[in-house]
Amino acid sequence: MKLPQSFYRRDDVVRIGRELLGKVLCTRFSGQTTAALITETEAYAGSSDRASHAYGNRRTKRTEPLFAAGGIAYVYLCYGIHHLFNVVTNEADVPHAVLIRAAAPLQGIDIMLYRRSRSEADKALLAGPGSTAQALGIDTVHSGISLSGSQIWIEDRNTVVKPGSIVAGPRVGVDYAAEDASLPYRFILKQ
DNA sequence: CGAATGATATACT
DNA sequence: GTATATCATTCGA
Repeated sequence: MKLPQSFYRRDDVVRIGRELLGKVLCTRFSGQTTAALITETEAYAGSSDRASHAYGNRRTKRTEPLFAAGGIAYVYLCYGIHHLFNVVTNEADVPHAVLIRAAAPLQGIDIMLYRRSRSEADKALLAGPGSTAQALGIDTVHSGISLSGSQIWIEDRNTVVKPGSIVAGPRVGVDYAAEDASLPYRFILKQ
């Protein structure tokens, strides 16, 4: 079943990040459907988080979706090459989000292989946030769209996530964020 | 290990 | 309006 808006609009972005592990991220563009099991996430706690684009409630045209009510996508281009997909959480004017860092292919694998220009479904297919977004066909044009619509959504397929299979750790790639970089806001699903 | 690559924010004229 | 620094990364040596 598709996750309801109430899932995203809760006040605890770290908890939502943890609970997204084992959920299924689905996209459907131009009649092509792909789905992947979320295996790694990171929470970005908005105004109090130096690593967030919205640190100190910095509101710009790019970060605008972060300030909308939860349950929409926030996509942005990093390093000029990679699209990063985030799930916006919490109520309006609270810029919390969860970055999807990695996933495991479930459906539409041939489509993902084509998008990633790869011939085999190896580990690199959905390893890392840029690769994950590319495999699912997510682009900056999808920033701000609803996760309750028919293009991008997240399903709960009742995948069993054992309590011991979730590992929390410091985030990566955000060293510039000083002490906030070491917060345990990263969650990994052990395989 | 290091280059690639472009939108975005910020600081200028 | 134009310029420049910066980046929530990846891939190929």
